[in-house]
Amino acid sequence: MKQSELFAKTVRTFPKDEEAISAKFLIRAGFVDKLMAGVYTLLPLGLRVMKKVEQIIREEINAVGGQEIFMPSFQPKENWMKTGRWETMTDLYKVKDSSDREFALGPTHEEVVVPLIKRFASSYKDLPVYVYQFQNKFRMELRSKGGLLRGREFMMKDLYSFHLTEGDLDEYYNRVKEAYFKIFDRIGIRKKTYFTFASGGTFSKYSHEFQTVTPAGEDTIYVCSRCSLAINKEIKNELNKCAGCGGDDFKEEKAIEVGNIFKLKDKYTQPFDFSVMDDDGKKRPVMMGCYGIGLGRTMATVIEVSNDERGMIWPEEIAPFRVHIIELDGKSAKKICADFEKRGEEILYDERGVSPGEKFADADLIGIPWRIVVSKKAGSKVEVKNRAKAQIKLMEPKQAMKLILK
RNA sequence: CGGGGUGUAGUAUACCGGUAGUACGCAUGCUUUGGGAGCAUGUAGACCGGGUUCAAUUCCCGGCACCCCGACCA
Repeated sequence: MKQSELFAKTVRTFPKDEEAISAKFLIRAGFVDKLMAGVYTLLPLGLRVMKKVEQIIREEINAVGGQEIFMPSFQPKENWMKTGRWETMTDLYKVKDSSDREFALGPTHEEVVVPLIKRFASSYKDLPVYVYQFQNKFRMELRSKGGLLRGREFMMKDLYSFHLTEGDLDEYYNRVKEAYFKIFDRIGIRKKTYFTFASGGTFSKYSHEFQTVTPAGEDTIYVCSRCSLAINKEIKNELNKCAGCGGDDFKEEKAIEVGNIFKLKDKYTQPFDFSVMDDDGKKRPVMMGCYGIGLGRTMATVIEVSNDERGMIWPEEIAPFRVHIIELDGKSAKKICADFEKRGEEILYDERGVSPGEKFADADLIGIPWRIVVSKKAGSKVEVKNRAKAQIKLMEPKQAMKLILK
């Protein structure tokens, strides 16, 4: 991709209406555009990152048997009346049509997925079922903040599982937990992400959150020094000991909740009278779990934990491009770009007629992991630099390709 | 939802009760090219409604938007 043709440009100044470093860089670098508080357009660079995050999640959820579907955002009021959440969920967006009929804009999809699965599952033979989707959620946050960290419309992966027994739910729950760690590992935040015991809110007594430690976090967690699990504030007040190992020595940290998993059991299957016939001819209530990851929030979290004063530093798996090729002093880098593309690598090619300083500054801001500079000064060689490291290495183009493509 | 703050060009900002200035951007031309180049010319602005006043971008009231603290939060 030629950088001169890339839609959206970098800007020099930080936006005045953003506080979070992730939002500042995303806007300056032209990854996102703010439409209103908590609502953002994804521009080409931002969308590329989002799609890569999405694909990693898709692969790992598929690996635990998830089947991808796509449910509507626009939902009937009756379903929300059945679960009682039409009245109790304060951040539910309610919309009216011209004849005053009311609808919900989905903040989550239990009210859609439970009747859906019920239609197709009537016997124990039809369970378990695991379905998931990537979907924009709507939540009436009275105070959106932190850019993509807390939006009113945001992309989420939500997985729902349905089981005959609680034991089966427990087992699957653990498989999803492991899948989540693989996801956060590939996205590059595993080391700073803690499995955290939390209260279940309106869902269940307890739930588990995946909390990534960063000063930008809104949540406070307590990391157990003995077992490296964590508990959140409510659990600390309640138990004052580690819910994993019983230890009582904690380190307090600020963290962002990038994912969460719940054992809903029959909380939402029961209102829809969703039960199945077991092999003994008796009806059993269906056990349910739900599992979420906020994609925009995860993307912003990566920046919060990986940046410097010049800009973002993307991990290779989710960088908008892995390679940024910059040509200087009128020496064309077309050949090396073509060589990379032949090998299936997408590159961002900076062939703009602007000063070297501007190119370097933009490259640092955008944060693509590998930078190759083609110039007269380097002669037949090229300069290779990794965004996260300081040193620049001079090498033959072939060596550079070997190093980067691995 | 409670409390506070701010609304001036595409962006960041300045001044002002009497027709708005700077920087960056953008456009054009020339010169430049290893860490956001230089010169010249040009482009573009007071959130909305009401009030006070001879006169309001400026003061007052209301609305709206955005930001911050708290509450809330799958």
